[in-house]
Amino acid sequence: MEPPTPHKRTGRPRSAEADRAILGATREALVELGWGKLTLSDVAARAGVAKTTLYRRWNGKNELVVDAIAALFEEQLDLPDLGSLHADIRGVVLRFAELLNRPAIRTGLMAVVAEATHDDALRLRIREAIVDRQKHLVLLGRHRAQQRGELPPDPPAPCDPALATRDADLIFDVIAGTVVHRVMISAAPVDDEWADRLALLLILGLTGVRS
Amino acid sequence: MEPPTPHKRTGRPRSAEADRAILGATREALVELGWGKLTLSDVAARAGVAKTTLYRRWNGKNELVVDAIAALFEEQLDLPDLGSLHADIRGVVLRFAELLNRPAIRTGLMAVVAEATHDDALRLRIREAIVDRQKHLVLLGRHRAQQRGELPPDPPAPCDPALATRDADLIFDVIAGTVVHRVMISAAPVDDEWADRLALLLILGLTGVRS
Amino acid sequence: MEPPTPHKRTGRPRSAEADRAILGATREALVELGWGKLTLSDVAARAGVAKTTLYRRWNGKNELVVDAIAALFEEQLDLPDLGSLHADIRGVVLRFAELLNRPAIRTGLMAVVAEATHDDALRLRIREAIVDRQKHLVLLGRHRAQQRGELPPDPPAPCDPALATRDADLIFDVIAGTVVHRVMISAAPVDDEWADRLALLLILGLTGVRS
Amino acid sequence: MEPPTPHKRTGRPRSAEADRAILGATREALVELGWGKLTLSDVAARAGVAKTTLYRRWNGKNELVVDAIAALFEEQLDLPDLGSLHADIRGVVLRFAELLNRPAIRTGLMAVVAEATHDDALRLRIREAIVDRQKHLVLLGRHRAQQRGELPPDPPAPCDPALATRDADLIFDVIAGTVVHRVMISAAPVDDEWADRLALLLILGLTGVRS
DNA sequence: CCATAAGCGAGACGGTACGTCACGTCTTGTA
DNA sequence: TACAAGACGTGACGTACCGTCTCGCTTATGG
Repeated sequence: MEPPTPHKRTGRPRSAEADRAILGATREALVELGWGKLTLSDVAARAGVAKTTLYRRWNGKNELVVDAIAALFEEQLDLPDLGSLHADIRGVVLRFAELLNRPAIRTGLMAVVAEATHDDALRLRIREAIVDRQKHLVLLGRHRAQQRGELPPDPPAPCDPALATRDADLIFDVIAGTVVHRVMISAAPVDDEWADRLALLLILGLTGVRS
Repeated sequence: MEPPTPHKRTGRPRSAEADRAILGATREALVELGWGKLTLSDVAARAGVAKTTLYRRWNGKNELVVDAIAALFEEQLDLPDLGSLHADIRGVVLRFAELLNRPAIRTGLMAVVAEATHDDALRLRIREAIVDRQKHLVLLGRHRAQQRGELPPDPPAPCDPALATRDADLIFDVIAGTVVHRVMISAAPVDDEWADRLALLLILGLTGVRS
Repeated sequence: MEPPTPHKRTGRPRSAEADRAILGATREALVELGWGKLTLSDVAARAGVAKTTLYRRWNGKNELVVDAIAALFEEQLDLPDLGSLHADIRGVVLRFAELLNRPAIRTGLMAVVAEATHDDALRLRIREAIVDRQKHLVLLGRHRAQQRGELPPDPPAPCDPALATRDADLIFDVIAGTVVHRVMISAAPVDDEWADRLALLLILGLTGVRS
Repeated sequence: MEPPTPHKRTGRPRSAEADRAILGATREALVELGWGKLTLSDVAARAGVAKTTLYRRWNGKNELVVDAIAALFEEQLDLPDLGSLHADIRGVVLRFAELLNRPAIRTGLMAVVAEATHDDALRLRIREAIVDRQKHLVLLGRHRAQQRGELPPDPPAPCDPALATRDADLIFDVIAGTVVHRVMISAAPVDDEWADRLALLLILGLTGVRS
């Protein structure tokens, strides 16, 4: 994202240690205090770093927190083939819910999303750094299901290529949105039973015919 | 809503006018400034009210904004009978998306949800004041569909009554969560076409049989 | 001072009980909190009275406190004849110091004096209600001393009558001022020994010749 | 005055300029508004300084005003040798009265003294910052008078050293207390004639023998 | 004997200042 | 040049009292 530091070679180099400590301290503080109470002075103190060091690297709370949260999503969500479309959906639902239940992610993610409602650049950054990375899971799952014969193959060629991802987008919104709503708003557990029901609803929705 | 009112009938009563003015000013300020820049002093000034009056009624920004937004949802609850389950779902999806696209609601709602990730009392307040009030729409829609014969009647009696609302909860999470995700995260439009596809997926998911 | 209530005879009469309770509560609060922390709401609460009742009778903190303090000085200081000028001075010094060591008087008196530095009407009121009432003690003491032969008789007549009290004023300033300074500023005890020394200094100052 | 200074030498040092500006603004505001209307916000604005800077250095109105007034006394301590004990006393009395007639000092000093009646720390601060600094004038005057032969030399050695200052304390209480009482309470002028009479009384009191 | 008129308790109201907090910038000295 | 420390100007915070204003009730007289 950043041209790798267009940085003069003169003077004392920036401490790489500091970056790590700051991002870690930010996540820690975010979990304990939440976005609203999070203080850059406090982050600096936790990181054993001066406030100036912090402002030298980031322009403010927003940028710092987005970077701190993005790092949590670095680990790719690669789900194993569980043998059936139902099991694959169930798996991704449970995996995602588990992520959302980690306090750092829960708080940090919602905070930046909230901030993004009036900051388009931030929203773009979130989608690129966090959301879009998960979307391939939907495509992977569909591909596997088509190979297994659980879903019909894609329609031939003529279609709009944008239309090809149209369904994937809807499904992604449904899965991600539903899980987020369940966890964040309804504050209800995402257990095996619930994941089963959601998976069933989705598969029927995609493949069913009117009874 | 507050039936006990353990409030003596003594002293000068609180001005109902003030409540209206404050909530209105809050929404207005929320649109113009966004959550982060919203100031209780500013709200008070807009409402022509003293800051103290504001603190006498709410405990802070969070609660005030929740109530201000809740009032917006309250106005817009009822959906007319559109003649079919598909049309009803489509209608509620479009209606909900339209609400979420109002800047005041978009910003304010996400901000309080974000705060609620580490404040259970606030989450409860949000659910009571906003979310749960929408849930009856799901029940209403199901009832209508059953009357029309589009959905089977509820299973007899013996079932767990909690189980009776279990499905409604799932459907609510799916509709609300998907629309929110579409609008807030994917930042894609909720138009007639998309609403059609979501409604179709839901109806098939609820009534379909494996093809 | 007040034309005895130019008050219509209609309506419910004011509670005399309330007046007493308020003045008492004021003194009590003054001792505990001091002028700066004393609040009219608090006084009202202590007196078991509504704030409005209080404002109906006084125009503000100043007037209330002055009245409350003035009441403390109602009791005339009448010192017995102790047999010698030295003993009389000693007696008045000790008596005055004892008054100043009562917390209510110490705090209240200084508070109104401080307020009076920029309120001439208040200063006048203080002098009339409090200070001038003590001044007769000086005249009394001088008269007794002259009778005993400890002091020469007043010069005949011709002198300016204002000049007659001139010395008394100085002596009063010396006694009162010195004791106040000792107690309030130096925060040192006024004991028999100190009172002796002050009395000696005064008597020498008034009667001595250069050694 | 603050010899230990347990203050690290690190960080940006406090602006000495600010101190001067604040104390000056305090005195200015004190004259214009009086103690009661004096606002720390206002002082900060006059000094061109942030409110926080002010609170970083003082704990409140009281301490600030004490220091502001103390600075006024500091400027004006030294009294020239006027050639005789009588003239020296007269000089110090007139000088002190002149100070007390400046509105800033008159109002501010009495206000903090009043507060000090229920705040021992404040009383101590007043004594250290203001009162004790004047006391050396008494010692200086006595020393000069002894050199001139107007007063007998100090008694040899054996006496209690505390006793050495005992007389000085009494004299100081008499001079300061009497002048304060004359100015503040009696509200009468301190002119040459009055100062003469007070000086005479004191000298006789110290040196006279019974006539 | 009840109507008029004030007093009274409670407490909400518009203000003003408070003292605190975090922000993001700056100025030191040291590495 | 980076860095730790910490003072700085700014501006919102939430609180506390001010003095005023409704309320509904009580207590006196006077028509």
